[in-house]
Amino acid sequence: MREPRANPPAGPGRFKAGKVGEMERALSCTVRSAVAKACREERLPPAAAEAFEELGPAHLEVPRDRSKGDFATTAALRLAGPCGMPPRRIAEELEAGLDLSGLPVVRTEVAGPGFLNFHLAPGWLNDVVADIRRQGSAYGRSDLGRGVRVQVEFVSANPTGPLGVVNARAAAVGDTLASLLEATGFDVEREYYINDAGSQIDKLGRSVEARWLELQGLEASVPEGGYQGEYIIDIARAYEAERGEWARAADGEERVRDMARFAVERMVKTHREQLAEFGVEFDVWFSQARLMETGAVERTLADLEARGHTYRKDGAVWLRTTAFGDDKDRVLVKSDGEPTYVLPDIAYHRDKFSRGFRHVIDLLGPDHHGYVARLKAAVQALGYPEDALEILIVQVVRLVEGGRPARMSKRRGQIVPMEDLVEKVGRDAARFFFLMRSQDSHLDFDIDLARHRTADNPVYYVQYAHARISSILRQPEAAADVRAGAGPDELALLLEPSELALIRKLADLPEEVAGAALAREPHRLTRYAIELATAFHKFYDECRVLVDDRPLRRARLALADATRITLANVLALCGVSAPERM
RNA sequence: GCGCCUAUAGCUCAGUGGAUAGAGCACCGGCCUCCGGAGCCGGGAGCGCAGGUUCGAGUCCUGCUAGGCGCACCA
Repeated sequence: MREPRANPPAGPGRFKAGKVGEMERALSCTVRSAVAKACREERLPPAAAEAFEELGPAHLEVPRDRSKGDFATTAALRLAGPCGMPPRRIAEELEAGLDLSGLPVVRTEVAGPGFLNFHLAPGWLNDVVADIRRQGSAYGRSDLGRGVRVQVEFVSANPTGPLGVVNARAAAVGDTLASLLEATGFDVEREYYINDAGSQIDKLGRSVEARWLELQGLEASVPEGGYQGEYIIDIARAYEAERGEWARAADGEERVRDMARFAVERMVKTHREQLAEFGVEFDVWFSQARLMETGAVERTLADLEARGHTYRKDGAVWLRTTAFGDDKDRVLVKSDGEPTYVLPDIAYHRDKFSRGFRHVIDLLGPDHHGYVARLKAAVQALGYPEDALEILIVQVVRLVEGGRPARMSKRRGQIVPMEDLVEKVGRDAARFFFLMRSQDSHLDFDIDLARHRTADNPVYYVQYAHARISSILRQPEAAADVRAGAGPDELALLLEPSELALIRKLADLPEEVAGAALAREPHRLTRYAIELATAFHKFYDECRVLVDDRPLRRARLALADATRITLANVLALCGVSAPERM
């Protein structure tokens, strides 16, 4: 038996998840038989069967223009080369040999350069409405991940200052990516790495000390490269209240260490609270300082040396990262005997894999992309496969307000605090907007739009659809029929174009979830949510739900309810609320 | 100088090698005897440039141009 892959392929080469995927599988089988048959009957050369096998499921697709059919195969186009025949000829041969028994196919046709299109009976998907209502909050999940353990590490902001908007973006993206992977059947842990060791922490301690001395009325200034923000003064004040007496009697260096420890604790606590407020909870908060206490750095260095990937030059210890694709070798231990920042990070990743994760995903900020090659090289030097570590870059956020880039805080320091943004636009809008763009592209965050409580704001547009459905389901005359549900005969009554389009959209959820998870593209979810809401609004506009005709009313109520469930599930993955009233 | 990312509609962005390249915003014009009008319908224009691979390229490869970011025995 083949081992489940830690990161199955995202693109063609696999069947889709859900009901649509089942139909793809069935049609693919049919096409395959048709190829085999044509070969047996020598209407196609033997090479065709072989070439077809290499294609895998990729030959089946859903035409962009649905009027062309519900599915299409490009097999004939792809076999044209190997067969040495015109594609349309091949398509005709395949069509002639199709065995469609047991399939809801009403028509096939050869079209364009050699597509073979399948038109299905209009109601072929209607029973997903009942499926969705049965599955409830589980609808959309699949088991492609087979329980493989995956870690997603994200945010991991330095505990030396407040969280910025990029951290907020990373929080939204990382959390939703983790949720997507869970929904696709992976065993996921969310981890936050606390950089609570090293020279930055020392600087933090010295910055607090300077402010604290100033509070005593003494002459002092924040050291070169120290932290200037006003929050340092807040920390110094809090420190004075709790530890002031001790500090005045303490030795200078010991005091700096104590202040650093105090500041880190306080900072991390604030970060944790803000993230929780934002709907993001981590399974593990991993301390660099504690890792280093265990001797992990030394063991990692010894491991790398034992594996023969290090050498000495100019009094320093180097790691031969160029052997694994980096553009230059990296220093692990400086000539003064101190480790560089890389070594603890390598030790950290070694620790991750030693905890049993088959696949590790890091979300890094835009300033770290130069760092990807060396980290991936180091992981390989430790003997792990090249794709065991996956690094995604979360790009910068530019806030736009009043049509121009905004500066939201008068606080000193460059970053705009996450707090201010969330306070301004709300958690739902912030999370949704962060998910509207691919994480590796720069994001213009339109604050005015995010605050609109109207349809031009996508998050309200989607939430409104949910509230509107909830309102219908609340109607007194609906109650009994919502409970009764709709059987196959009733669901078969759903044949209006807007009903069929809505059902088709509902049926796409499992594949949207799996696709977004495997491609690491959480932004697809928001797009899907908007499309689903659009399909619903269109249905609502064209079809009255609470009609007198009882069977039809039951069917439409079931459809509305299935839409409500699907919207709620998508929004849950996004970390956005699904209100019943607005 | 080297490396990474980006280049699609006026703006912000989607677009898994397939048929006539999509959405939102902005702009203009329609639709409320009815389940929430926070809704629906209609209206324009576009793949930076030049080659290449392919039956087929916005998508893959090379070069160029223009933006963004990164290049330490700093973290």
